[in-house]
Amino acid sequence: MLEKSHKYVTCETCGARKSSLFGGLCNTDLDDLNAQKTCNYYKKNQPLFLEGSTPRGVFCVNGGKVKIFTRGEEGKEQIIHVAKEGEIVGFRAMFSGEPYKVAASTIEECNICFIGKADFLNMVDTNPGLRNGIMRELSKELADRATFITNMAQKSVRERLAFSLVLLNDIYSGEMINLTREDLANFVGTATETLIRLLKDFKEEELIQTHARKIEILDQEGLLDLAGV
Amino acid sequence: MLEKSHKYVTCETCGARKSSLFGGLCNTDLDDLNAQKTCNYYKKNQPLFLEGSTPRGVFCVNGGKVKIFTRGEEGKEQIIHVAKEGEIVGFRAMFSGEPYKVAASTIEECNICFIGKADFLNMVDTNPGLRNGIMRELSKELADRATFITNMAQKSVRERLAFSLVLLNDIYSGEMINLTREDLANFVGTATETLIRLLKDFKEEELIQTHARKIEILDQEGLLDLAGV
DNA sequence: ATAAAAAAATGACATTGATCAGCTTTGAAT
DNA sequence: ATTCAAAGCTGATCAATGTCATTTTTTTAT
Repeated sequence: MLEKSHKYVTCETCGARKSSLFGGLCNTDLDDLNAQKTCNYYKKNQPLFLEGSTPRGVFCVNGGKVKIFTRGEEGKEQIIHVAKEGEIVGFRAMFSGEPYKVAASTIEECNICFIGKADFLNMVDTNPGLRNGIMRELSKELADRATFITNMAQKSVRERLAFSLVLLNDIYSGEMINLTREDLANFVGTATETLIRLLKDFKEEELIQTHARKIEILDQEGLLDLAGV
Repeated sequence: MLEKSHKYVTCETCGARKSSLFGGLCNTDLDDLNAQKTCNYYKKNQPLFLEGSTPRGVFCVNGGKVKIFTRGEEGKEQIIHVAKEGEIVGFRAMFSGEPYKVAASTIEECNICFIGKADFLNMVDTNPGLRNGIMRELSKELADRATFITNMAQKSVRERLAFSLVLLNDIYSGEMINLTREDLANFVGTATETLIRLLKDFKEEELIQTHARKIEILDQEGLLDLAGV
């Protein structure tokens, strides 16, 4: 569990960093990073940045979960990704030279570090390893989104929910999935009511179990099977 | 119109290149590029690469259109993008170190140049301008795909078709849209029958006009309006 | 601990869009 | 020019899913 207050994190000992894009930094770069960053505590449902705003830097999630989403016509959110500790959020817009096309908001209490745009870009520019990591990451995500689009276009809500639950189970690694029904619906791309009905079905089929809001996966194989993956 | 035979193109004078990622190369780089590339003529419906195969280089579209797609469970294609002259296809997988997650195929006669992976990566490595262009491109596409996902999840087929027609009209700049109904359905993400019915509606509403397969946009404003953009 | 607000759940109903089957037109190959 | 296959089109049907209205449960704030 996350400490309830602002917590200063040192990059050198930061567990989240090791598995992140910053995992391979040398000691001098690490010192720079540590000097440049600021640490912040976020409450639940606080925005990191809004759609249309100007990117000013990147956010390193040290603890907690962050949703990345766009808004459709009537303001309905479509959640594109749920970022967990070790992920860097907002770096895509560093390179496009355009305002954010997506928004990011915490969905639980979070500790998140911030690195200003100039510092970040300078680091990328002078560090081929980091740069390659970023290019690899961008490419992979592009491929993932192609699959995401295909799933949206061709799979039923039922199949998408099954698949989403497996994805989220991985993101929540060990912990139970803890999203509002609305957020989950906005991730799957369906109406909240439909989502709730399907969760009920899944419960009856003993694929999942719910503990109030929290969702426990009972049969990952069964879900994957159902998702048709 | 495209010449019906293999045509050797010189990078220096290639019109498609100027507007491409290779648009800003200096003369020596241009000479290298020219020496490294091969030119090829493709007939309609020839694959450039298949899902799951190993990336060996990048393809510069000099003339003609190329579809980029994935396949869903039952083999149904989902077209992610239609590339036109000046676009470089397949460079995303150069950085991911993974097999292609998408496939590419010509949808009309094409002239396409090929640059091997090592040459391409070397050029990217030694040319910051090119590299930045690529990172910008990757980031932009990532943002575009977030919007694509949101459209898929939240818009009706009718709205998506209207939007797709406007997009394609831009890609076919001036010419009429020339896709099979099946390809168009696979771009919009719907069944071919549904697509045909909607095209009929649009004709009756005088938004478009068809000339056998070809689609002419009569009222772009009306389509955008309908798409709710 | 309690009250108020937010989220979750359920029911009834309307609509979209997929599927299947069959027919027509177009275009490519001989 | 003729034939055959592929593409385009139409009709009928029905399941999946969205919408709206209402009730119950959970969460949050005091």
